[in-house]
Amino acid sequence: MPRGLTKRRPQTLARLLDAALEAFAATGFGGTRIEDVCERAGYTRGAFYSNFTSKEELFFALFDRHAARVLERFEKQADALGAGPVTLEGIAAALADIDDDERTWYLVTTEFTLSAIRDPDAARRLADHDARLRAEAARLLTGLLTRAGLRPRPGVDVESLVRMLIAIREGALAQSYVEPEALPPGTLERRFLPALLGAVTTTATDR
Amino acid sequence: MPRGLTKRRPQTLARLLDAALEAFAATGFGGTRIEDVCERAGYTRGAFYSNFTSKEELFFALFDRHAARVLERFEKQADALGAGPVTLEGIAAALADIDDDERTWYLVTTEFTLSAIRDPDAARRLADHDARLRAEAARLLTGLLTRAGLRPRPGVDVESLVRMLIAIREGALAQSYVEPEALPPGTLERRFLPALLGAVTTTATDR
DNA sequence: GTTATCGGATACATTCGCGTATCGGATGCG
DNA sequence: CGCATCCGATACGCGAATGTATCCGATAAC
Repeated sequence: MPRGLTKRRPQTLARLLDAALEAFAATGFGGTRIEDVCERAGYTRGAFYSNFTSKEELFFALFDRHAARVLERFEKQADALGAGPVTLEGIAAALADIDDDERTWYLVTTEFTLSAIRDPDAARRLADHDARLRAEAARLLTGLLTRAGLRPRPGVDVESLVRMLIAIREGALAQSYVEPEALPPGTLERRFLPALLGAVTTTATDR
Repeated sequence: MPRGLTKRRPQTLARLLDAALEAFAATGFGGTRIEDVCERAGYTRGAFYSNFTSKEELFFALFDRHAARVLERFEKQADALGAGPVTLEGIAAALADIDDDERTWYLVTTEFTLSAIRDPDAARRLADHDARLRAEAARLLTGLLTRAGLRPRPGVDVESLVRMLIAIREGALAQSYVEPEALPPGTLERRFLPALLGAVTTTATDR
């Protein structure tokens, strides 16, 4: 057993990642220097290079931590919907409920998506995370639908539907963040998701 | 009237923009050096600096040209749909028909969108272009719907619907380009747009 | 208490990319 | 036919950000 290898200051790494999240969101990957990150975290570049080897590695680590957080956050929200009656409008409202710091995350994950389209390594990471997220979302959605007395129409698989909902969310967020006053986040979801969900489901009793 | 100011070699500018499009798509804005663009175009950096003052200006110019092209391309496609009977599946198929070089454009415009979220100047440009595009799309869509014997349900304005369709397209493209084999471009549109469009329209004769 | 090890700070060298300044050549004009 | 003008090429200087190499202090093992 190695001696000093008990993890000693994991908080440094966390603070660097927090700082990186803010910095990347503010000025993008290419626009932020390593020193910017260190300044925000209250460290020097020496601290950075003893935790990471390059900016790319930082980016990957940031995405990994972020992905994990998104998942657990999502599971919590899923539990929060655990009680009470469910309607299509209720589901749409839940999907339209967009947290304020979603913007920060959007900026980083979108940039990561771009890098994933170019780099197979990043693509694998992103695809893995997305798959897990979709699985969780599918589980939650089917549960909500059944509690609403509904089930997917024949020919509609929930996985694809979840993909669709994610696409809508991402695309709508893009527009909302470019024109926040013209299209507050969640507007499109509230307006169209009840109709969409209603169109792809039937009452569970139907055959 | 100025003497030598008749535009002499506009092709240089065009070639630089073409090269910039490829370069930005390949390695992103931050990842491409001005020299990369010049190499692709077959010029030296001197040529660049006699046409642009900075990489940002190049980026803006590229977006402007691209936006103009998108608009005219879109109008052509609109005309191409000018004849024959129209169904919801037909509209969905048209929306699901995604050109191969859409990928290149997606990469550049998405990065421009990110910069627009951060920079009000870029946001204005993007918002202007998007507004014109939406207006054109709304015109086309209402035309198609009426020819299909349909009209928007009361409470559904076409502008918002167009926003929704754009959101779907962008979000779906993101997923498709990250996992091209798992989700070929257009899949989600083909699967869900008929249902969505059907849910937000009624037959024109209804009241 | 001594020692080894690791995390973080400091200082340095280097590379890389940008912008400018100057030069040559071709084209339009008188 | 000579001249002016503009575009693109070449050469240069500069600043910035990176990565490394070294040093210091603190903590844990013995």
